[in-house]
Amino acid sequence: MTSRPAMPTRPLRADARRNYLRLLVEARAAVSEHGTQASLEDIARRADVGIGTLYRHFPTRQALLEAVLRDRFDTLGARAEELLSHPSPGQALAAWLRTFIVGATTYTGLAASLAAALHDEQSELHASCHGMRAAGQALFDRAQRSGAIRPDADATDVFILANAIAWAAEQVHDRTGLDDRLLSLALDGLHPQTVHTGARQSRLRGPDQIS
Amino acid sequence: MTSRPAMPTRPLRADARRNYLRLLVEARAAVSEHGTQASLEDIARRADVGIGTLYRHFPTRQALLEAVLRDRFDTLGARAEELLSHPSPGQALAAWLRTFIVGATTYTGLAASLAAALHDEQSELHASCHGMRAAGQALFDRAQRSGAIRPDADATDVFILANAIAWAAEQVHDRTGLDDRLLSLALDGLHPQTVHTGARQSRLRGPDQIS
DNA sequence: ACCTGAACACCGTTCAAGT
DNA sequence: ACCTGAACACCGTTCAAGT
Repeated sequence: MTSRPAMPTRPLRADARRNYLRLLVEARAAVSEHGTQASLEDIARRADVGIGTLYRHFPTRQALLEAVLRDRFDTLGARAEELLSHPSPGQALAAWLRTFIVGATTYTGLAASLAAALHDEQSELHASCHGMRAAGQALFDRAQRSGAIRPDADATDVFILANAIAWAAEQVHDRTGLDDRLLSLALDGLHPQTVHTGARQSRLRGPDQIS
Repeated sequence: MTSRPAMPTRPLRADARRNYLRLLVEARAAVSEHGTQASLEDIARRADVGIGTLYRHFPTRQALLEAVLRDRFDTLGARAEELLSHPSPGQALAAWLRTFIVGATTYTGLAASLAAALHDEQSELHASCHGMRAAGQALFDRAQRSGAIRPDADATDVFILANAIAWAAEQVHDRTGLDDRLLSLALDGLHPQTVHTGARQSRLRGPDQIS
């Protein structure tokens, strides 16, 4: 997982390159201040650049977000690879999920943008977070093989649930430690216990026939 | 939990009353078609009413949503009260949470609107779903007293997690049964097991000291 | 090749005029 | 008392003109 530089693929004219970097700097500031729905016009204005220039470099909001988040995804992917050598596969996965959730909570709307990207395969964000997801999946698989995670659990489900937890934590402002508590619930649900599968079936199927 | 009629508190002039009901009908249609972000202008147009009339009756989008969702909240509250007499407290809670999640998935954006309402105490939605939440809390408390839910779990956390699961299921279109699987994870996490608390502590605390 | 910003489109919200 | 819809504000997006 080599960290890609936050630069476009092709060489640029000097002024274009300068504008690109300015836009990226201001986009980071605006997104961290106003979330992923930050005003594009505002970003262009703060970068001392016409709005058309912003669109030239970043045709969609997703493209701009991708550039802003690229480092973060790479870091998370690298972290997952590091954790592959951690002695406890279960602890390693839990630690990574926690890091993921904390990261997804830093920007307002990030969890929603991630969910949208996961769903839209054409999105730049989708491609960009693929490496991170693959690394997380490897971590999950190892934990599952080691017996720390129950065999019927699915990595993508867990990824989605972690993102949902980040979303929930973002919405409710005053409940400190909410993400930790919710992640605990999710992790405990992932722990293999014969009683779980049994309980789950009876709890879900049984009561539907009541009313 | 008596079902309140979908009508304003004070008597209205005949034309006002007719407009109110028309708006409500079209709001239901628009919300079920386009989600909670449905265009207000479109709703007014379809109700053959000026946009100002919509604002007169429903000063905010939340107020309109509240009127649309009132029945649903009341039904969910009543269902929770029914389930209080179900022989298995744990199964009863699981069934109710499942019903809640299915309901929260029917409209695009409903989970997000609920989360926003939960956070904003001034919102009309906040007041409106209070009865439902109270009934759910009673169901939760009974399950916890019976030992089906571990003692350190919090009802509001579970409510928030269920809503987050509904949100996640709404985002990802093609994963059928996602909400069921995620709810299973959450429910299994709620099951009391000494190994859980221990595992949770070590999983969350341990790996943070790695890097 | 790239930049600029006026112009267009769209939507939410308010309020003066009308019945 | 209530309704109407023009007017205002705001923002995203495009594109003809300019360098």
